Amino acid sequence: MAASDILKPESLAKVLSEHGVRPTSQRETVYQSLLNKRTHPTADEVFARVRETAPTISLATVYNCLDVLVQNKLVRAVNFERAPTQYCANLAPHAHFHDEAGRTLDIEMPTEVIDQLRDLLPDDFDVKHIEVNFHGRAPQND
Amino acid sequence: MAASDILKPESLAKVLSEHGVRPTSQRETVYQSLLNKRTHPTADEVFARVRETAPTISLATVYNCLDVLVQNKLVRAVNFERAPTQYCANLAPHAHFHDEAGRTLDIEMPTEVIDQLRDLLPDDFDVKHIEVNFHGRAPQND
DNA sequence: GAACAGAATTGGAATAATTCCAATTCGCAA
DNA sequence: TTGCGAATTGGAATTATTCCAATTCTGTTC
Repeated sequence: MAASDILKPESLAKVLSEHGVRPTSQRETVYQSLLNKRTHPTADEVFARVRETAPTISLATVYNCLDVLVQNKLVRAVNFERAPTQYCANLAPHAHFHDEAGRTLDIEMPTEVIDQLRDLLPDDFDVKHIEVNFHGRAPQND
Repeated sequence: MAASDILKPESLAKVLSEHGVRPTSQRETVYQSLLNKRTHPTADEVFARVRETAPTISLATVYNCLDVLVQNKLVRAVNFERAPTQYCANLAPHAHFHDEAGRTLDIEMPTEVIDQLRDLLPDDFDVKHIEVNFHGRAPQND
């Protein structure tokens, strides 16, 4: 599946099951909301989005769903200093650029760069995840 | 000054002034506590440490001092997912490895690796800071 | 060295993000 | 279809951090 695909309901459920996530309507809605609009929303923002289609969903459930999606590697959690966690449905290896205006941008990261970072560590380190965050000022028209 | 130096009181005050930080006893104590013991304490842990020598210091002041030190680049703030901010007096460019047991280790990062990361971005991006975090399992005897 | 002004500190209250909990509801397998 | 474990819900609780108003300190000027 290409990262930018918007899934039909039935394939959405299928993707969830295939990743070991029991497909519930809440999980589908939360996941779909991340796929539809590729910004980097916080849990609160996801909550606001999904309320439109699922008005009875609770914030606790949004947190639960996001956790499950992250744990099953369908979604990435991104953390910047003193900011609430943001969520990202882009699964291709990438870094994040964090704008002073608050924007978050995906930055492609080729495999060889990732490998080089991995090589900074001794072999007996077992690396689960590498996180690269840039902070600064991005040009306006981007 | 080498990163591992433990400063005499008078040079400590001098380092602070030179960095534009008005040297107060609280700031000195907080900074010294980070220099003395090179773990990656949270604000609470720093609070606990400095209370031993400065029993009347308040948690708010510890936060203030840490902020001032970070803003004046004498200390780095490190953030991991869903964990309180940790503080680090190692100013050499380095990444962090975050153990599943909760340990945080400094990982040296050569300039050329940093440059390569910088090159992932278009030239018109103004990069203030690059953060590299590893997550995983580190060998026990380290 | 006293007086002043601005900066820093303090303790407690307030906020923001996230987690916890107990009760209900749901989804799947027998 | 019934039952069981998993998921959801709403609200309360927790945690980390910030805010605020009152006090104290620091450095400067006379």
